Amino acid sequence: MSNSTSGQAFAKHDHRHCIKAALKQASRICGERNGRLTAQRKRVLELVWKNHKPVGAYAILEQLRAEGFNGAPPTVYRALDFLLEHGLIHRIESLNAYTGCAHPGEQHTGQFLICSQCQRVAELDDPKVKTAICNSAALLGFEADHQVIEIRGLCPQCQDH
Amino acid sequence: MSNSTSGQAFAKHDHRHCIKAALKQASRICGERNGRLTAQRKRVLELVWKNHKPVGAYAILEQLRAEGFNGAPPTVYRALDFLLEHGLIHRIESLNAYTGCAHPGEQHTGQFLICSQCQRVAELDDPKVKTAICNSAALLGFEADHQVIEIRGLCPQCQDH
DNA sequence: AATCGTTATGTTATAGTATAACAACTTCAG
DNA sequence: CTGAAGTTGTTATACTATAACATAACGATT
Repeated sequence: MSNSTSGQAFAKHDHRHCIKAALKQASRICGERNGRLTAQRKRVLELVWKNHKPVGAYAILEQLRAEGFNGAPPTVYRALDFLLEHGLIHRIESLNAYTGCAHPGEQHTGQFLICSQCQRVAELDDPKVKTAICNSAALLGFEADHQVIEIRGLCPQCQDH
Repeated sequence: MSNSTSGQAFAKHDHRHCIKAALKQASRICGERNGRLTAQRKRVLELVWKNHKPVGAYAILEQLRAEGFNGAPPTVYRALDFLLEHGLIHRIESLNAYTGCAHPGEQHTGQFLICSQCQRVAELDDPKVKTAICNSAALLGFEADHQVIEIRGLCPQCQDH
């Protein structure tokens, strides 16, 4: 099963639990795969999970520097690449930013609801959406591989401004 | 009705017809809305429609310069912004690139099939996909506004390499 | 035709995002 | 201990996009 963050980003929740669960999952998954979750990678993962707003690579870099780290962009991008490869985070293409994966370890395509106002992102994994797309693609003989689905709109809290 | 390019980017077709149709539609739409399809904007639209592969802003700039134009990035981005605003082109977020709109003037959300091998893009507009997403979003109380749907995979021609 | 507000374009500089290339260090199996 | 693989450091640079301000073209009104 997925952890408690699945699709619940917009609801009230104890976010410390999200972070803790994400780190635990990450540790487990890296263990299974011989991926080395080094201190830096772990720290980057924590920063990505700081809240449900996607965070840019340079924002992460700033945070690290504020903590005394004396590094350059490649360090951050390498950590992000590692986390992406192991399915621990997602890249939000339309924001050039990164967000924690709510279903690490599970096979899934990222489907994101992005609030235009508060910037928070919730992750879906609706098989109906995937099916509809694959069917539609198949009609043109197209073999779908990876889906980028990013829906902009207003989250429940931001609708009554 | 949509023009002949709808979803047919992967099939054999006379592409000169696509370009011609796109320009005609653009001219009509701009006329209706008091949008000024200036020479530069028209030229940029032509370059975007040169084939079914999305093209980056700087690639367009290079082309223009090759034609003797002596301009800078803002000129290209302004033309692209104009074309986007009037629904004549789409931006492909996952490629930082732009592609001709197959249904200009019609209300629709862009859904794109992108071939990982030949880079060509076909545009879909499957109401089932839209509906599935909106339903799924509604379950979380999310009010969907704009959809970014970009599917990577292999087009029919590239499947038998 | 002259004027004026609006829209479009030119120009320079800079912000923001990402990677290439090579050096140095760490880790760990053998 | 050693060597191979993996990780991080470092510098430079490529690619994508916009800010800010100057100039020019257009088009309705006088």
